[in-house]
Amino acid sequence: MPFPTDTGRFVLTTNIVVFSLRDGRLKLLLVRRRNPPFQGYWSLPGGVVGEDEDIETNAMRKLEEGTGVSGLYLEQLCTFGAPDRDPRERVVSVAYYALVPSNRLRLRTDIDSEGVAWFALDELPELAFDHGRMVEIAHQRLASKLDYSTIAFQFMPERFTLSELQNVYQIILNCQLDKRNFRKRMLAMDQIRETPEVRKNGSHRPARLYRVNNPHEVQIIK
Amino acid sequence: MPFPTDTGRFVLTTNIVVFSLRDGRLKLLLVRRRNPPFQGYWSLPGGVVGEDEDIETNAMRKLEEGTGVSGLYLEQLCTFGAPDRDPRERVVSVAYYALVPSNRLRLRTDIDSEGVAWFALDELPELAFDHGRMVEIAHQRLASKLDYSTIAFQFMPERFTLSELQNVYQIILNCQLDKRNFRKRMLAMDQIRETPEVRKNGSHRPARLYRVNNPHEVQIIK
DNA sequence: TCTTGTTAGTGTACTGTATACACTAACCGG
DNA sequence: CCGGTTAGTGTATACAGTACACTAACAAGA
Repeated sequence: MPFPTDTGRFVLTTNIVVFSLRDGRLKLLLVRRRNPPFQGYWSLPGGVVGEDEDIETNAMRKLEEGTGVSGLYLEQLCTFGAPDRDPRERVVSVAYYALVPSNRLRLRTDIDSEGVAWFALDELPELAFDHGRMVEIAHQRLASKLDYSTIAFQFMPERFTLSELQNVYQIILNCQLDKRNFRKRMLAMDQIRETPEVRKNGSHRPARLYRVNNPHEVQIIK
Repeated sequence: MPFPTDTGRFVLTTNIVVFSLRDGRLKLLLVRRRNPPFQGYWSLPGGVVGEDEDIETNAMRKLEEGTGVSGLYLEQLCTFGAPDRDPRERVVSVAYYALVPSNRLRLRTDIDSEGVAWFALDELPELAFDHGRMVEIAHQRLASKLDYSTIAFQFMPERFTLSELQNVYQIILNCQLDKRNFRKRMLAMDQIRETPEVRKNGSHRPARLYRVNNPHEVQIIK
């Protein structure tokens, strides 16, 4: 029992907007294109979905290949399929976004020799295809999820200080937050717990370390 | 310059979760399948995306064919592409949801002769493919958008009473709301305006009619 | 050891938004 | 003109968000 139509079979790809915090800035993982179209342009990591491969599995695989890290937070964003988005042939791309905790970053420097690099979100080069639009949507989604979910914890290492956490919020939202109100809010969520440890980090008072209750779940709060 | 891979070209379809309010209930437009697989099952309207057709254009076209109405609110939900979701071959479906104002409904009765029907959301039959899951996600999205956007107005005719609007909220959220607080909230949004008209509707006090300021935009509030 | 510099950590008053709640107004029909 | 029915209104309270300034703990250097 074949499918009733014989037209309209398309190449399906994934693209992933990979966020991380480096050097106190929100950065994205980009890949330099080696071939046309858009040869030499930077683009989002991703790849062609295999014949028997689940779409999200493909995205997760490409994410792991790009970052060298597994178990990252990954969420579907939306699907782009304008007929002319790839000049070669019809290609439909399912966009995802992912978050990498800073302590799991592999590349020591922003740019490696293989044409993979981290770019600050506010200093992106012009991207291939419609990837610029994907980035916009991903950033919007990320910023609004800060407000009503525990997604920010996906950027944190196992133990972290409240100042570090506040920094994550400030960088993503691109604004300053009040320290006391921030701490009150975080503790009121009842999603992180004090540990007995502190971190000494220079010639000043050491900071209490906290950990996330459910590090692998992103919960909707409010 | 051909695409570098020659495997993995898939059929692309859209499916639309079409919501409307009929008989004081939240209902969905379903289509009975005439052919295998899932022959005789009810399923979401939708269709195969044509070679040169934009995905959203396809969804809009199928929506108009299904409802007989144009200019409806349509929003992409997410994309389903499990390798085995269609037993015939690999089919990837982009799910959308849409809202139909009650006054623009065409079918006079819930069921017509052509195998198209409106079903109450809480009395759905078992659906074909993964369409049941699409409905769940769509309903969740709709309910949460009530809170932070003006999406509810997409269900309203040009002129409506505040009681009618409150009913829409109550049906979708499946709970009772306080009349005074509801009216206060709606008016505070500054998205609807009083008209000079009232509607007499039985042997009781007539109700003031309101209209939406920007009927064709769904705005994010808060 | 004392002073200085730096980050960590804390509480309270105020403002605005969400909630709970009960009566009057207007119309129709009998 | 009385009864039934839906439309329409205000106030008091609780809660969450915001603004805001000082003390605590450590290290380094004098």
